[in-house]
Amino acid sequence: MTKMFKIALPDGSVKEMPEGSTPADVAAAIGPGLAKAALAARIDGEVRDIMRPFEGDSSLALITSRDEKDALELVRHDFAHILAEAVQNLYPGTQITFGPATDDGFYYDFAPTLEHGPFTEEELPAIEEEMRRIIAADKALIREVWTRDQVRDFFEKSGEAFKAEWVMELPAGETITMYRTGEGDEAWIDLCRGPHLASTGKLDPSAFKLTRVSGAYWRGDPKNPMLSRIYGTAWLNKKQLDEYLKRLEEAGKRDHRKIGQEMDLFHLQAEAHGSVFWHPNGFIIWRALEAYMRRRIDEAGYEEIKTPQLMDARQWEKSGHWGKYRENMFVVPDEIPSVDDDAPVLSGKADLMALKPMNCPGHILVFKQGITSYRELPIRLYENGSCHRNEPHGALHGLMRVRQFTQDDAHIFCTDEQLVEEVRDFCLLADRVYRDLGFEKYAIKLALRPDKRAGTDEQWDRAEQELRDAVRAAGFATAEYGWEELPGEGAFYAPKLEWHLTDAIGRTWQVGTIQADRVMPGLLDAAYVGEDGEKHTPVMLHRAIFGSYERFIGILIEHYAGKFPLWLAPVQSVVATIVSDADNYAGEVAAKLAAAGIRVETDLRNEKINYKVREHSLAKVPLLLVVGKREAEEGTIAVRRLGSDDHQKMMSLDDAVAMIAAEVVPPDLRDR
RNA sequence: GCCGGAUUAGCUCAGCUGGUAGAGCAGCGGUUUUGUAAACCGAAGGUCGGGGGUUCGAGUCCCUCAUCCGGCACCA
Repeated sequence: MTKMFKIALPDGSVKEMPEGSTPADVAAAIGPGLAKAALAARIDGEVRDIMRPFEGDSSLALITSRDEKDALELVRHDFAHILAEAVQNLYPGTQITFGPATDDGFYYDFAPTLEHGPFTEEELPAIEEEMRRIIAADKALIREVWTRDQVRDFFEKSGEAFKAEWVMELPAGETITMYRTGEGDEAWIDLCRGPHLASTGKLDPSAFKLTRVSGAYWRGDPKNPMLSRIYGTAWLNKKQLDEYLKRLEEAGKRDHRKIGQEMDLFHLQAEAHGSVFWHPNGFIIWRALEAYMRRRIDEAGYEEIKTPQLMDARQWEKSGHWGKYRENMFVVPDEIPSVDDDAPVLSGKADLMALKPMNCPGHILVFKQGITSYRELPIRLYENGSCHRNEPHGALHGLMRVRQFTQDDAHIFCTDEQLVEEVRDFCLLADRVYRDLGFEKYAIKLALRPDKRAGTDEQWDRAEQELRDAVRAAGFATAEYGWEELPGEGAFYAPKLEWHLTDAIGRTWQVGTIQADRVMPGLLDAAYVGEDGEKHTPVMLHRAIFGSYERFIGILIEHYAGKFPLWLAPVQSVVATIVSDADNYAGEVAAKLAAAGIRVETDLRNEKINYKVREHSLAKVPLLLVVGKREAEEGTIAVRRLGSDDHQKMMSLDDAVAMIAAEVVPPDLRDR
């Protein structure tokens, strides 16, 4: 007699199904519409192939395209397999490796034949064409269970060295699944955990696009061979794909490098690659941020300092940076004759200096001046610290990743007992700053101990728990703040909280951080005298909110697409004349605005007002103040705001000046 | 650093298989006094990223270096 399984459905009903039946059978039993729409099955919480038979009594939820997240993941994974099959069809001898789904699509890493070399973008259309052919063939994706040795033998025989290597690293007893695309001679097989859709025909051939090629190290290790990666984006339908491509296009328009040039904010050039030339307009933003941050820091009980740019290399050796980051530091000889002398740094001669890659050792040296009592703690030392790091050339990216940058850096020296409160206060300060700057949405993450680290497990347990406690105390350890813990991502000396900002189109960037360090103060002999009269090592909190001025301004540019709030806008207003008869009046208006602390320019050129409106709009000037004969006679101005195409408001000069003066006040100085 | 692509006027870009560089915008000079996203005319502007090579001849082909772009790796 056939064994029957009880299959519990989401609506609470239970279906009896004979052994050997599949979720697809259940879908068919419920109705033809569902049978067609069902893509995969969630069995006891785990996503599985719809054609995979039940293994016992189960709970079942069918996944359709309405379950967008699950469906996208499945679809993208299928596309990756089809990409691999297409490439092997077109370029025999190409080896396959890995091909996962990503946030917006998929990729697959290949080892091309030596004769062919890495794939190029010109080859992508042909590969797409072959992928469409495979989709049109509606080939079944069939799950098979193999033994490890069978898999290895299969791949060794077919010349797949990478796959054969990989499968032997899976645990010996583990169930290994292979997926067969199609049957007979047409079959294509890949090692894969699954799950997959029932057949390639379930995919929308118009909902994907191969986007780019790239090199990628086998298993992410630079010591391994470089593979050739092909990226694609994939969606459930063409509409979603088009929307995605549109979003990409919009993102391109607000690229900070493009807007930086259009608005004349800064430039980069080969002679100082990785370092920024700030132009007057860009530096106005910098100065506004700097002034803002100083006010925030002052009221939060910090003291601002300035420490040397160059320090004896031995100081960096002591702090541990020389050993770990020597290659990324800019080193200069202290005396010219010793340039070609490659004596070790600790030879006793002060022969090498290094530009500071970070500010902490300098801050410790300030802390160490004199004797500090526990009564003085916490001590919070802040610096707009200009640092240099010789980053790998391939890492440089506009303002986001540079070789010279200025951190809004501070180090808080405190006792163990003060730590949680200090971190909590920092969370609240960071929250205030991000909101003031227009970021309503951000995420806080806790990066936990890395494999290679200093300090004991007890120290790490404690430090991690303290940071966790502090974020909870501040009320930010919630899903709303994207709270999550990242194993292995901490610094070698401390766990760190990271603040990630989300820009207007959903990309995230890490900016702020706070790290609870019990290692470096000890390395550099920082101490305070405790209540007991004994010397103690303080805890050191490394913290930044902007991260670096460069990166933060880059993010601000993209967040606002160059349309800054008035207090940050480089040119806040332009007085534009319609006729030359209004020139004198325009000068009067500009003088009044300037006297009220408003950044204003005049445009008296002999041009049509249409031309001036267009030009200043493209330059993203927030307020265009138009004056013609009428305004000059009546003592008014026509106020036109960027972004509100037809709304111009006639105002008396005094009212307009008062209104604008109120609006240019930085957010922290309002309502006082 | 690694893989691929790119580098032509201030900016955006054209220049097919080698025959000695072109457009639009900006800038400059003139005309136009104009009411909310481009008035008109004119002249000018480039040792085609640097260096080397092949060739009668190189922006175009080859080598090399540099920078930039997209990824990979890195990010104290």
